Amino acid sequence: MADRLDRRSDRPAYHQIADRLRSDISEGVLEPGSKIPSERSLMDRYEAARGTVRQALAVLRTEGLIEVHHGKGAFVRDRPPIRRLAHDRFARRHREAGRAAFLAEMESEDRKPTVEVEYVGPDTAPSDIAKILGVKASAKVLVRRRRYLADGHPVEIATSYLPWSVASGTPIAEEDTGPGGIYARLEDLGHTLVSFTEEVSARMPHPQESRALDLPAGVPIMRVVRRAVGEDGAVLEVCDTIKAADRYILSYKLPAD
Amino acid sequence: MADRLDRRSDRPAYHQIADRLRSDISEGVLEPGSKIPSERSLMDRYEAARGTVRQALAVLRTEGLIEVHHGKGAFVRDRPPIRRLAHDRFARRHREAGRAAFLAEMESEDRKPTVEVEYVGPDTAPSDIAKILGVKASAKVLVRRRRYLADGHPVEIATSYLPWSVASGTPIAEEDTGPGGIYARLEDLGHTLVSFTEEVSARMPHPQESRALDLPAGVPIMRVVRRAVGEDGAVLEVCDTIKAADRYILSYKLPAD
DNA sequence: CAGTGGTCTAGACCACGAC
DNA sequence: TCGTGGTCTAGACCACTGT
Repeated sequence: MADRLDRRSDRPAYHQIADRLRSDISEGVLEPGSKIPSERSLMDRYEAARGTVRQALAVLRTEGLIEVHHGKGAFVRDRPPIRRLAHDRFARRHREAGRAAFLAEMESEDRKPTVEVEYVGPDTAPSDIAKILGVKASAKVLVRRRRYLADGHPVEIATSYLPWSVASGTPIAEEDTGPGGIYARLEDLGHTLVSFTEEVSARMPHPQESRALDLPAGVPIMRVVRRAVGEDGAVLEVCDTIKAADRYILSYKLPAD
Repeated sequence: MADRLDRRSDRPAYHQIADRLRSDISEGVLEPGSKIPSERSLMDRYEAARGTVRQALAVLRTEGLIEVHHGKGAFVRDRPPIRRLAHDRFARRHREAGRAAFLAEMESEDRKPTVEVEYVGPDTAPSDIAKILGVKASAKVLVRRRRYLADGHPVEIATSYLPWSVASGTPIAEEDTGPGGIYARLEDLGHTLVSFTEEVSARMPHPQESRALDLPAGVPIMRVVRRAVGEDGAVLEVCDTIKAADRYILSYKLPAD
């Protein structure tokens, strides 16, 4: 092997190695799922120390291009098929058909949905959420924490917050809220849902989120904070969701006037 | 300094160091903008080799918690004030007031907007975009590439694609499209805009995007692909935008029925 | 077992920024 | 100049995966 680097270049050796591997990936020389040469063989090929080779691989990891498995090797990441959320996923007709948004989505994608309910009960809301709900930061609210999985793999964690006065003693405070989910129950209780607002942001996951979603390095998360608004403008629920960004495309429709 | 690590722990030394710094940051012991101890002093404090300390700092960098400047040191990242995009930012009334969406946003945020037009002219569209536009992948389309800056700092790069038949010979093919932007011009030309659809995803930036947006390590991008839909359902424009994720919260309103 | 990546060390020289 | 981070080397031992 004599794939020499330009050692006089301003571009560091590790970047040059990363560049070559990256272009091999983007040009399909290294196909998705295929194994990247081992660190030792890259050391030989580029006449570099192991630290330098590992630095190059670290670049590709944080870019989300490769996935490394201890004892096996490094592999070109195989982007999974992406799912789309229709902008009408909270339309009343879906609730009337008895399908909560997530289950309806998964069904249309032919995937096996799992919902793990982690906690349902009283708690306080983070201050920013409390503000949106229109309650004091110290106020008791109903909290519903859950984790959603597709085909057994976690894709989203979600926490809902509802005013205690709204949810207490209702099916919403039960583990299983029944067909159509909590939005269907809110309407059963006489709260007409007028609209939803979603705020979308993205960032790198916190370590805890990374664990809960089983995220490989280099995959950011999308945070969606949704508020469900009733007839008088009151916020009936705030739902704070963290989604694995490599699993989701969010779709929205905006009016022109 | 005798802040010893637990060397017998399963948790690697570099993770333990990262953990301590991270909790110092989240608990406010290290405030936003403040300097983190130098690598050499961390070596002394934790009795570790420099490589180990640098590994710890690399973790915090990819998490987006710190920003490192050569010759100066590492600093706790100071999250800039975030901007909100109202869900009605493409409403006709804004165009009629002569304000393109970005300029209106910046004005309401009291920031100085800059638009760099990088290319306006004929080109072909990427195959996925061509499909949305309803043209052949080899078809000539009008491409408008530009970069948006807030207070002199880049926040977004955007590329618009319009069918050549729609844009050719119109003000849309000029560098400066005039008040209200290309959507105002489309309506001038008799194309009524009925709605917009946006698809939002997030990922780590490509190296080229990282340069164009001057992104520090550990900041993902949000990709928004917008289509402008006319009266007959035809897609009049597709706009592919890459936003620095630490600068944006996107706000959307969804109907309940 | 051999081969893989994970972690750590001790040292070297370079490039940048502030004084 | 001096202190900072950036890069690189050569080697060591450990932990995981497969045969």
